[in-house]
Parts: sequence; C-alpha cells; structure tokens
Amino acid sequence: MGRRSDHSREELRDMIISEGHRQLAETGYARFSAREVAKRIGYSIGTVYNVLGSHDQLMLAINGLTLDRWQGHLEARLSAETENRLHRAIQAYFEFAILNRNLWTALYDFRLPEGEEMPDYYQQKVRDITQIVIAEIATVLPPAHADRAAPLARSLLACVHGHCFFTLNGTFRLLGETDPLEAAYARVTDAIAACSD
Amino acid sequence: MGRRSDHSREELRDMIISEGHRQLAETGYARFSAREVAKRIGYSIGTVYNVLGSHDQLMLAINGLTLDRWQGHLEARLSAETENRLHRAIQAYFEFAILNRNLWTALYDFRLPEGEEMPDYYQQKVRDITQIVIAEIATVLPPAHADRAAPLARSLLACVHGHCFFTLNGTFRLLGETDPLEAAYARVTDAIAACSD
DNA sequence: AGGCCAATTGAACGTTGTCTAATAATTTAA
DNA sequence: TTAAATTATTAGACAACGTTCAATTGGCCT
Repeated sequence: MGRRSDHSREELRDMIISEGHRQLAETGYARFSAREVAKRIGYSIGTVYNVLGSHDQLMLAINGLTLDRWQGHLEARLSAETENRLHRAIQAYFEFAILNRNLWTALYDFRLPEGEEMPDYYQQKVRDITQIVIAEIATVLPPAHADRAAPLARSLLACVHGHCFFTLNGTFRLLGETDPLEAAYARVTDAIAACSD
Repeated sequence: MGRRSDHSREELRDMIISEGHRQLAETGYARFSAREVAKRIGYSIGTVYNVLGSHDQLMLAINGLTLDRWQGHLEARLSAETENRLHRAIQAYFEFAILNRNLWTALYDFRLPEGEEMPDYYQQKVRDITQIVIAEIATVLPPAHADRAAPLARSLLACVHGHCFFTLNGTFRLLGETDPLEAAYARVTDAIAACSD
C-alpha cells in the first residue's frame, strides 16, 4: 500500500507514542517491543521505524510523555493547596510512581548508549519538573538563604527519589521499612531546618 | 562430548559467574549476553543453562558477586578509619559505583518478573551491607536514641543511593550539581543533627 | 492519462533466551 | 571385563527482538 489518507505523519507519530506508552504501562520496560506497538495500531514494523527512527528514540518519546504526565500530576496535586505543600509534593511523587509503576521505572531503566546525551526536549522536561520543586523549596526557606533553594532542591529530589526507588524495587520491604513516604518527608524537613538555623 | 574432567560442576559454576561478572563490567546490562559468556569460557550455551538454570538466575548470581565486592570495598575503606567514618562510608559508596559503573547500575537495572522475590541468599547480602551502615549510624547517635539507628540508616541509605544514582545517570550534571557527594553528606549530617536535638 | 513521490510494507539478517533430543564420557553393576 | 546406568555436554531448533531496505502502493500534480 502507499499513502493512507486517514492519518497525517504527525498524527501517526502521536498514535505510535501513545500506544507505546499504553503498552509500556502494561508490560514494563523489559518486555516492551516496538513490533508489538506496530501490530496494535495496525501498521507494520517498518513504518514505526520510518516515523520514529529507532527503538531508542521511541523510548525517549514515550518517557517524555511520562514526564509530561508526571508534571501534570504534580501540578494538579499542588494546586489550591495552601499549607504543607512540600508534604503534598512528596506524596504526589510517590503516588505517581506507584500508580504508574512500569512507566516511572522505565524512566530510569532506559539509558542512551554511553556517551550519548539526552536530547534537548527531554532535558527541558526534567528541568521543568525540577523548577517546580525549587520554587516550593524557596518559599519555605528564609529569604536570606534564597540562593540555597536550587542546590537544596536538587539534593532533596535525589533523596526523595532514593526513597521512592527503594519502595518500588522492594529494598525497603526487604529491610522492614513500612513508611517510606514519612521517612522521605523527615529527611526533607531535617534539611530545611538545618538550612534555617 | 560428555563429562570433562578438568572442571567440577562447582568450579564450572564459578567460572561462568566470574566470566559473566567480567563481561557485565565491560558491556553493561543492556548488552550482556549469556551466549557470549559461554563462548568466552569455551563452553556451549546449553551448558550455561544446565548449570545456572536461566538468564535470571545467572544475573542474580553475578549481582550477588557485585554485592560481595561492594561490601568488601566498604569494609576496606572503613577499616582503621577512626574519625569521620560516616563521610568515609558515603565516599566509598560513590567510589564503588563510579569505579564499577556497569556492575553497580546492573544491580538496579535487573529485576525479577513481577511477583517473584529475590532468593534468600541475595536478600541476606543486602541486609549484611545495610547492617554495616546501621552500626555506623548507631555510633554517632546519642545512646538514648539508639533505637532510631535502623530506620535512620535505611532512610539515609536511600538518600545516598538517590544522590549516587543521579550522579551516574546524568541527572545531576543536567541540573548543574557539581558536588553530589558533599550534598549527600550534608543530608546525612542534617538528619543526624535533627535526631540528636 | 501518465508520471512523480511520499508512505508503507514485509522479507531478510543477525542476535537473543530457552528448550530438548542426541551424544559422549565416566561411574557403577554384573 | 563387559554391560548398563548416570552424568555432562553439545548443537540445533524455535520464537521473538531491533534494524535495514528494495519493492510496492496510492494520492497528487501536470
């Protein structure tokens, strides 16, 4: 067959990515397959490669979509919340990861070959999410220490990430930790207290 | 051919695991292949499967070896260190991960299928490493708060893990963080200070 | 109508994990 | 010392994967 009028190239790209997103959520990164995506949307494997370029670029696009959803989730949970916004943010972090286990895990399972950098559009998404956290940290820090907000936010992001990661990969269950969210929140309040001496 | 007298079953198992370990260190988890391991030790792929059982069990055994090395590295760096042992421990954590990037990363890239638990021998190795950290935390905590050592150690392990993870996967570089080790150490001292109020 | 060109295909290739029937060597039994 | 049982090892088969690409299809323009 040749040109098909029912989908533009742009629409087809979106179809592939969103079907891939759906499939990744179901099967997880290890069992994800571009062939299966092609089959499900009724196109051949060749078309997927013509439109997306490679497995890596497909994964990048899918993970990018996950980042969008994650940011949306975070903003939704944070909107109209006036007190304890930091606790709410950490809760939203965990919530998204647990509700979208396969998608969230794939963000870190997938890596470009050594030496290759993430494309700009992807890097920007990561920075955007980080910026939300920086802003939240800035509001709870004394104005005199406003310059500490960015490095502190990066560090606390890593800290919360670690707690979330150990929750999902079973390490915390193995070690007998029963309330990882509160543990993460405790580390955040400790750090802010230390910075507000 | 049949039985070969030059290697006992036990020796062959060790050969496979240590050659797999070597190959994992070189190529990383994504490109690791049991077939290649077989080729390098001069046995066929079938033998590897007869001795190890499956790709998953081979990975488990290899990651178990990595955990052994990690614990050894940590103990070596900590031995005969009398002051600032906690700082030294975090440094050793980062050092091992950076020096053995592919091996360390594979500890978290590899996961058993959903629902399957890590075997006991593997869980015990994780607990053993954790116990070292618990002991270190206990020594810097006021005796009155000795019961906080275990949960605090778990949480700080997750925190340091997050910093190390973001260092190796490029997130920290992306965000402009230049000294992740000291950031992690700051979080640890903050937590201990808060617990020693 | 005829030709151009973008879109699409599916077969081909090399690689992977996994399984299994066949084979070879060793140990045990007669 | 043979014969039988046991164990170790192999290589080929299978399905699935990512990737490439020559061939083909069908809409568009002149």
